[in-house]
Amino acid sequence: MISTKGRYALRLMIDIAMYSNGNPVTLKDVSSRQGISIKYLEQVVSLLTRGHLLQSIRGNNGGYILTKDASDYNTFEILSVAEGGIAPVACLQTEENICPRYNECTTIEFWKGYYDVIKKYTQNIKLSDLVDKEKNKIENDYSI
Amino acid sequence: MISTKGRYALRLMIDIAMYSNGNPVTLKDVSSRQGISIKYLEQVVSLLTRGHLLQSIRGNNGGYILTKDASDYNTFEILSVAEGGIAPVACLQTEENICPRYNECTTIEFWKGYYDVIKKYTQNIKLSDLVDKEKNKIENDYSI
DNA sequence: ATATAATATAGTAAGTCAATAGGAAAAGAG
DNA sequence: CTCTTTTCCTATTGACTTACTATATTATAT
Repeated sequence: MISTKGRYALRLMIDIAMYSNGNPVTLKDVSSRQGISIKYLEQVVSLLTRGHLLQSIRGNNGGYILTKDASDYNTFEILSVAEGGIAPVACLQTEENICPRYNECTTIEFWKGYYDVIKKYTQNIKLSDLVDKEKNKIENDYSI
Repeated sequence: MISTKGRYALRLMIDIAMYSNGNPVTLKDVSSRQGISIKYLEQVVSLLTRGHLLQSIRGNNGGYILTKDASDYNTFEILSVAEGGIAPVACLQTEENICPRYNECTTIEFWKGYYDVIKKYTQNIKLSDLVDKEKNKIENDYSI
């Protein structure tokens, strides 16, 4: 189950990608558009800046900007940074498997496959794909 | 992230499928083979009996038996029953989507696709597949 | 009767989740 | 230099979950 950290991180990244145009986007603006408190957004965004997915600009006229093109972010990295990993079981979260039952474990292959399909799906979807979807949605809403 | 409920449920089902031969398997035996306390197994197994994935037989010579052939269980139903659902976001857990933001939500399609790949993967893997893997493992261990 | 084994319910310590709160530090505007 | 804006950092909170353990009850074969 993905927590609000991951879900809000995705919406935050989409929002910044949409409204930035190279200029920093403030949490105040994101907050009013997304209906998420600034205080909680601060915590989510700090995960993303520490993970180098966003760059922060302090002080007046500050805010956050993307560190690369929206098409160069995939949803796997965003969710992994925000959630601290999205592996289905703890033993797959770290690089080497430290489970004491590893050698006798019969389900590890199953869990690896489980993680693989999630990884493949999320790595294939780019931030730009979600932004495009959002833009289409807004266009369609206006056309009614 | 899948909790011990789901992970233990899988191992419990594999264990019963392997050591049953039509006879009830006791939690005492599962406990000693799997290294999980009887008391905790009781709670896991009660989810599975209530979900009709296992049938219980009380009293002396009692225990638990499968309600159908091992090849008729898929890992999606086992995990769903044990975890109370494995959807990545709460709004996809119930049949109809009750989220107040549903109409404006731009990420719902992403999450549906996410759930779909998990569903497809787990529905495709049968309990019998995991049992076969376990049997092969034991054979190979003896051959050394 | 007795031993065995499932069932039900309760308790518990530790941890996580989803926030809120308060204030410090940076930087531009006037 | 001061004010405002905005990020940054840490602490706190209440509700809930997790992973167990404990106690007592019910059912059944021998």
